[in-house]
Amino acid sequence: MTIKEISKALGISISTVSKALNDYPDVNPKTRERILHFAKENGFVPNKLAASLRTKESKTVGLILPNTKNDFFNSILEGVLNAAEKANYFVLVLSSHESYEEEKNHIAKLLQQKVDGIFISLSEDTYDVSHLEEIQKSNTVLIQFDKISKIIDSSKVIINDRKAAYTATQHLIDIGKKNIVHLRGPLIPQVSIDRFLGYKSALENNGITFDPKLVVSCPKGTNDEGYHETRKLVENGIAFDAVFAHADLVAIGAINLLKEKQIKIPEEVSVVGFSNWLISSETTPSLTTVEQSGAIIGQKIFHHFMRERLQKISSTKIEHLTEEVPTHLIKRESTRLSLEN
Amino acid sequence: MTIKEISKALGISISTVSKALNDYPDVNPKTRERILHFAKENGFVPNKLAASLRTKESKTVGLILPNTKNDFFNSILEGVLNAAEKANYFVLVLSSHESYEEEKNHIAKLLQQKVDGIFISLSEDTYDVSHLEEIQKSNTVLIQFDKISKIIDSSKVIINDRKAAYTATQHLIDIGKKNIVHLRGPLIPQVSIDRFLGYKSALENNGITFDPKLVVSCPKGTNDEGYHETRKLVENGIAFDAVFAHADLVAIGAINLLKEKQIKIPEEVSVVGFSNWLISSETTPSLTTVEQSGAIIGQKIFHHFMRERLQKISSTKIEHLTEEVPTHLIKRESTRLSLEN
DNA sequence: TAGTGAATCGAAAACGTTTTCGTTCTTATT
DNA sequence: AATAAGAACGAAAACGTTTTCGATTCACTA
Repeated sequence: MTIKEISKALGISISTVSKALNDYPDVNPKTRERILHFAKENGFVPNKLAASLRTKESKTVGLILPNTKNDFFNSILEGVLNAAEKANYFVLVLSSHESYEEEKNHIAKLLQQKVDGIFISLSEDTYDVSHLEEIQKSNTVLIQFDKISKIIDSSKVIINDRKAAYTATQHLIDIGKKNIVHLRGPLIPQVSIDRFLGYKSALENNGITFDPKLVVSCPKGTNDEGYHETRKLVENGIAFDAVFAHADLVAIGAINLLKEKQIKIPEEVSVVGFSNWLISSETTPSLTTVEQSGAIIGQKIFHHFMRERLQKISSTKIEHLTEEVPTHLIKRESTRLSLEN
Repeated sequence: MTIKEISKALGISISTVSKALNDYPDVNPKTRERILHFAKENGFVPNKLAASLRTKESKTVGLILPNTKNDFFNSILEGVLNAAEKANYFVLVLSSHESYEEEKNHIAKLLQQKVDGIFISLSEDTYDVSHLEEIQKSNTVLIQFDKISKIIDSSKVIINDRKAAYTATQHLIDIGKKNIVHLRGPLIPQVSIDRFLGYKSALENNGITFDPKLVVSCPKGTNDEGYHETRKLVENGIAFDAVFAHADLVAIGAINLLKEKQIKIPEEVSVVGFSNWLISSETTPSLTTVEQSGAIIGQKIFHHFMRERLQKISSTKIEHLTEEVPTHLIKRESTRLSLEN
């Protein structure tokens, strides 16, 4: 059942049928009714692929996540999905599995699929960004989020990792901690650098000298990593009274080790994580952490896509904006010293 | 840059260009090379929408999840994504937000988009399944998973909720528990009924009389619900020595209440959850729970889609199979009585 | 009565492919 | 030299829409 068949069955031209179905003004209410009725009666379902081909608008966007086993990215997904649904857009979801090759591949495929926009957070081992340029050359709107490339001029929605890390570290200092370990992320990505820098400058601004021995890398961001790296510190006799981890899971690993070693949390060692995963409110002790609202980020991503898209079709100048979504520290038991109630 | 332009630029017919690009045998290696080279040189990107229109294959599937803040569904998503990627398929992800209306709407949209398959787990308030019949009428393959409709004859991938619940309850009985509370899910969906039935028949097979007062409903499956319902039981003086919850979050809510009331877990009351969310290994005490491997389920879903699809294009009889993915009980501290080491 | 304008309609081109089937060209065989 | 067979190519239809622009109708005004 196509528009053509409706046309034939009703003895009305194809054009008029199409117009009736699409609320064009120049069709007589009576014939419109006839067409709509017939269409419904016969279960006509319009072929949006054909429409997309003609209009050059697929009403589809692609979302590339570095990985999917991650509460943060999942809540971003949720935010994007909700916004897209309201705007009547489809979203193709892809995971790069933190691989540059897959990421490149996904983008190529999405461009062939003629999506109207691509939203991406870069994979951990992305060293080159020519594939992002490819997106822009092809007249597709590109929105970067979370792990972004500063080199590429596109709209971006990010959090201020440096500020968030600063606040987290400051909180530890405020409750009297001085030897603060930082379990940092991988060396390359900006988010992980920024979190480190925030940590460092909080120390400096409080007159605490930065000690490189207190920062160790947990590139995979797992439970186990946090556990083992903390163990090394303890067993090597490195003295510390707080841990600031770049991820909740890592923080939880640290907590597990501390509990095993009978080190009191938060009295002897306080711990703060990053991301506010669901899990972090349920550990014992519950974990102080940085909330980065993924759902809001997702929503903003889609919002900026729509903004650029409208600018594009009205062919006004398109603005690339960078939006910083605020984070805030959620204080829980892992930093709640009894003296401060 | 289209196939047509390549054709013109090289003085070769459109057909031959298309054939060269698609590895047809009847094109001279030399001209093929010329075409491929020119295409690459000029950054030609094929329009898959046009191809889909022509071939009636979109190489896209739709995945409808009841909600997205759920580790189980997220791991199913992951499984589907991985399988689809390998097979060179796109996946459109949608959330019904547990709403029948949205679910119906999504399906209608997906059919317009001419997806090759739709994978769905029914929403909580889906009371009618004519929209699923619509899918099958339109020659699109339908795979149901998790919350399924038995009425609809399609391939299904599920877990045996009844058996899983039976095993979980049996475990509680095995460690000496007799008054086992069941925090059950909503009344309608089959999964929640099955879990209840598994619980009930485990009791009966062990000569424990079923007590309706011990089963209370936690339809939302949240933390808070588990907490409050357990509190009501305790404060109403209902005696029980174990809790079997239909979801990890609910179990954790119960644990929180028990800890607050200074009731010893697992000695006085043992607890088991359902789903093995990430969180359940990190609570104190860690939670015994039923593992249902979402990633495998997702993979199976896609596998059955491909199977049916191949049967469809080779026009052999298409078989609707139901695959049961095995679950297993993960025993953790919340049921680990010291006497059994 | 002629002319004007609005309302309604339709022809046809276009979007970018795939694929059938017939044509041409080579080469080998007799 | 005639023919057959196979290799390489191309014309054209088709997939299902949207949209422009001209044609037709009709009521109404001057």
